[in-house]
Amino acid sequence: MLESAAELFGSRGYHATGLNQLTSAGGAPKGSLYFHFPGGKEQLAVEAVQLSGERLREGLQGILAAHRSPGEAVAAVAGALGENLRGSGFEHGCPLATIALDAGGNKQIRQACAQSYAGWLESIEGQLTASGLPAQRAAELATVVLTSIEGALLLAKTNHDLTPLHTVGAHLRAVLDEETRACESTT
Amino acid sequence: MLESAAELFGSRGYHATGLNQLTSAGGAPKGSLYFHFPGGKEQLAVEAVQLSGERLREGLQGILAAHRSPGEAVAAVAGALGENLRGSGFEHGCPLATIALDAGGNKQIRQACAQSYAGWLESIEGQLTASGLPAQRAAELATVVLTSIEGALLLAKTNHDLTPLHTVGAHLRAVLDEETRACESTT
Amino acid sequence: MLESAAELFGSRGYHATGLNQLTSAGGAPKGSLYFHFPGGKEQLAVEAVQLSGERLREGLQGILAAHRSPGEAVAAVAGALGENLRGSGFEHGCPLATIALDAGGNKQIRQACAQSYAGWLESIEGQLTASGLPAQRAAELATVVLTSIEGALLLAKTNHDLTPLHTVGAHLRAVLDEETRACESTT
Amino acid sequence: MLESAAELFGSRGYHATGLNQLTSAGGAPKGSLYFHFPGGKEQLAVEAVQLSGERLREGLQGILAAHRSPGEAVAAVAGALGENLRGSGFEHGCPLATIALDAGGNKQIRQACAQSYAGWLESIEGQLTASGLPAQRAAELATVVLTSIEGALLLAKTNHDLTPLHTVGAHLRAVLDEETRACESTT
DNA sequence: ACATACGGGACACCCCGTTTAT
DNA sequence: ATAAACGGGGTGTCCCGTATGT
Repeated sequence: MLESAAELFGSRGYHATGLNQLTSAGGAPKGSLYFHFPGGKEQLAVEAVQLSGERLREGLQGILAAHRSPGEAVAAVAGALGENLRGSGFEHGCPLATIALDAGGNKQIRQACAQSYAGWLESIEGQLTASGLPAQRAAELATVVLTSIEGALLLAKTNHDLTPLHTVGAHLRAVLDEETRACESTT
Repeated sequence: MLESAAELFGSRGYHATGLNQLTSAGGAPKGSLYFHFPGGKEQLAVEAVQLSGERLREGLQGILAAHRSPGEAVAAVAGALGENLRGSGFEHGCPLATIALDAGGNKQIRQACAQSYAGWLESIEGQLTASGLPAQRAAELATVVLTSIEGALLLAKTNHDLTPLHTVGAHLRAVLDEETRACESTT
Repeated sequence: MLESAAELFGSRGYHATGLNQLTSAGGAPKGSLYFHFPGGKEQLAVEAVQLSGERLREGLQGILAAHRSPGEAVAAVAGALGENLRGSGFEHGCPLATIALDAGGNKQIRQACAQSYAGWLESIEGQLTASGLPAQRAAELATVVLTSIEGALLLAKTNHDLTPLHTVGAHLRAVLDEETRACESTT
Repeated sequence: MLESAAELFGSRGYHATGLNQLTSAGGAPKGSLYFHFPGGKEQLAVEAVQLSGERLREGLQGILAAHRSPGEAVAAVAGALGENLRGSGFEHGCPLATIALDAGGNKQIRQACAQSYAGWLESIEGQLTASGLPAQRAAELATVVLTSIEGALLLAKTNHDLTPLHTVGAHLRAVLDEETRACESTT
């Protein structure tokens, strides 16, 4: 249930997704929705956001752990997101961005999104500090990494073209590699 | 009419904005909406996107032209967008992003967004080539600039905190300044 | 539309009457209900109450004017209400009572009912003062007349039996006749 | 459970009271409601009506027994009902009237109401015959007493004003006192 | 006796687009 | 060009009753 909700909310947005779609896609009967989610659509969205956030964070950790240098890892992340985007017919971009924007007026949902974003930043930041970068610099670069990938997903989805993701992936790899190399040499 | 439509669509999204809000906010009577916009809500959204795109491009050009180095210019852009965001109670982020995501299933609207994004990229690219960067490198960096600022707007709006914009602005300034300096020295 | 709404609300009550019944009974399309009644069900109920109130007041005035003595007139009113009740299969009692009770938590509706009741009292009071009763006594007796008829309608509807109405009618005739006769003799 | 059901049904009505309210107010879990009341909401309403009917009849008997003359007793009843009404914020009028009207279409419920009303009439009638009135006259006056008090409760609740109850109470006292006095003298 | 979960249907409300007469 | 009215369908919400497992 939450799975399909997360997918529908993530690709179409909060307001464009009706409860009918959610229940019929989730196989759940409409009547018992308000038993499991007394808060209604809002609660469903909050939990879907949390689920998506954790899912993606796990995926992120997996890719980051599988590569030696942060640069390579981040480029791999961009690549994977691109594959996911293309594989879904350019529907599955960032699972949070659409909700964060079109339901940002709702505090509960907005904060759930913010929390998930914070988790992702933490993961990236951890990888960068593990590579020897000082804490503050790692935080800055993590922000740069996340924002540019988010923006690249937005552009790629809008253009139906993965180029922005590749460009950003390559750029981030170069920046991170240079930065970590410089850091290692000063150690 | 289009003005208020552009604002409402931009801040709330396509599906979250009803025709009643649009007509009451625009002052125009509902009866005449379908006289001026026979295509209905969709056409209204397309034209609103085009308007927002041109508006922002003009603003962009103005700021870019007002600064010597691309680095300074881009940082100023980030700053201005941040002020606009905070000044509106964190409602006015990128005027296209929300529509592009939540109405991306509609081809007309999606292409209008893509076109506007392309125009912004062109403006940034022009500034970079004017600073002496080779065409391909300018295109890449323009993509990096646009995507990271878009992502920073998304994060800042979601977090109700301008930090991501400032971090990205500072980073972009450093990257662009270095790149243009290196380029000048090789000339 | 309002006509059938007044009838349905009056016989079934506010909460037991759905908008579907109202629209299908009224022949009005569902979509345009909120054009004519932007306030929704509440506004519909308020206006239905007002309509019922005026209707019944007119009927009341007609019967009162058609009889010489207040006693006869009031008994005729009770009789007419009884005929109306039986003729509708014991559905049409007081058109206000059900709404006043089951929607009394809503201030708008409650006040509309109160206003209609006040109008009826005024009519009865007018007839009594015209028969020579002093103002205060007329007001008291009008209250007694209205309350006992309302209670008789309630009992008659509940019992599916007109006896209470007849009993109350006869009693009121006796009381009023005596009172007006006594009053005339002192003049 | 039945207690709170009787209170909720009595003040809001049958259709305006949901099972959720009933179970949460009654402290009983929803699962066990249909164990104790297999007939569902309808059975609950019937039993609540019976409970309310008996409760009020006992109160009635108590007040009637505590006064010498029927006139005083009835006025005291009106006064007590008025206090109860005001003390509850004009919510607790006649505990049966709302149900009798808005659920009058349901035979079971309607008959339960009719039976309770009959019980009240019997009590009043008993007091009047005990005061020496002939049976038929006692029955008529009991009807007048009950109907006018019911109507007064309706008006008082609707107007948020106890005046109708006081007026009716005073009137009934005068009528009954005169009637019983006349009756005694002929004995 | 209780509790969790199901399940279809109705609720009031509002959507977007169209049609009719100005 | 404006405005009032139409009209079907969809929204999220909650209803009442039932069926499972304890």
